Amino acid sequence: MTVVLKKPHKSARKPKGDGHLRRGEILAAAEKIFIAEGYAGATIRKIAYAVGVSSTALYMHFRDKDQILLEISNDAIERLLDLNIQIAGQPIDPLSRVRLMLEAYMRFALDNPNTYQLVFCSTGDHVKSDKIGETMALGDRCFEKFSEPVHEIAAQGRLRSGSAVQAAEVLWSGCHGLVSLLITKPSRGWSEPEQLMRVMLDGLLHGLVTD
Amino acid sequence: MTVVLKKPHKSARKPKGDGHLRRGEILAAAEKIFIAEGYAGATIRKIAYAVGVSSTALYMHFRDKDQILLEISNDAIERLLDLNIQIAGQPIDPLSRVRLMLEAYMRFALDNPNTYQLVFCSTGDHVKSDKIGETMALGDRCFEKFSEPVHEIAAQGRLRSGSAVQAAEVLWSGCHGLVSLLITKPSRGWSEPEQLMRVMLDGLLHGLVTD
DNA sequence: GAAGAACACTAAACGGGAATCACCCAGCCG
DNA sequence: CGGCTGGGTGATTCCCGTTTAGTGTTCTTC
Repeated sequence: MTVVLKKPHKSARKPKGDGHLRRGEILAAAEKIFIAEGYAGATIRKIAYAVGVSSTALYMHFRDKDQILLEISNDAIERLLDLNIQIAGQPIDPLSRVRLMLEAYMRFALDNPNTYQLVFCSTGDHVKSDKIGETMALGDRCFEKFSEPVHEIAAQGRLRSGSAVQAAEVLWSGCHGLVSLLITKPSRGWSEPEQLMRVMLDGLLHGLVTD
Repeated sequence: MTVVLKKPHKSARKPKGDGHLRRGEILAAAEKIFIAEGYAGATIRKIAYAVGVSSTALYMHFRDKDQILLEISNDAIERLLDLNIQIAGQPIDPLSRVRLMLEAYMRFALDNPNTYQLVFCSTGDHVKSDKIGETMALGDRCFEKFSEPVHEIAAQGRLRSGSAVQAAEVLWSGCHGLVSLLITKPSRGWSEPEQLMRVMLDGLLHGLVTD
């Protein structure tokens, strides 16, 4: 879990108009540490040390710690949204689109566990930065994109139980439950993740949607 | 979220053999604060203040903060296990037992959101206390109890896809996903929890189990 | 080329978390 | 009476995120 701290050298002061370049360096360093050590492990001081700058310097570019990590997370969520948009544009039946989106969602979670936890597994009430609003909005847009094919299915009268909104919420939360447990309890003896994903999708989709 | 701090008076020193009574007082105070304010809100200092004792005194009875909160959580999980055992003993078909257990599980989560988060939504790698092992063991026993009727269903050849273990894991994680999102994202505009629970159960059970 | 403002950046400190340490004091037992 | 021991504490340590007050460099303007 703990990664070696690199770059103990002091980073050269930026020329006068180039302070904004620091911002990118901070984000890059923070992302590495955040991915490797998670929210609690990604300390302000540790990030600053990796950049080669005092911890105070970070506050010239970000209001607080959460703004840094949420900015990183937002980038990731945007990639997820792009995936959803791309799938939404495919000329296939809505059920297949739903399945593809949920698969992409779960793979995204397993590929970005710390981002996923920060965004989808925390209450977010400890966050002072208003960046959280942006994150939530992105998450909502993902859910909206995902809801579209579910509504199409509902319009075809193929929903076994519940409304379209309820079905979308259940599909989403079911997949969320699987990946969140796989992420937070990795030591538990799980079956193969790929197979669990398949069983979850087969189960939910067959259970909620008629052929 | 924040609760008024009571009992600012200093608690009388316990007579010589009665130090163990303190332990109960600490647990009671800690439980109140933990239920009201969650893990981060249940500070050692705050608990000690509520008991009317110095924060150091807590370390006479508990190794660390986690031991206190996990002891509280363990009591709750034991109640959940009892529920499962009671349902397991009912003379009804396994499918009904599965449904009853999952319903009880989700209601438990919604009734004990902070305990649920601590036990089922956190990685637990920040926990030094070995109490976490006890908690995990209790959780495992809950899962084992829940797995029994699923195996019965599998033995009847009524599983649509996946093994009995996989089906149990998917059923559990699906329900976990629903309640964990309801708990951690209460501000999102959810459908009625009761209906979502029904749709989740209908969907998963119909999708995984044949009649 | 000197003055001065603007900017990048820092040292030191604050307050609040968990946890530890050295100690204190009351009561009981011999 | 004297000492032991169990209940309890104040001060301290080490982190954390964050703030304050300031330093030193560089660019611009006279």
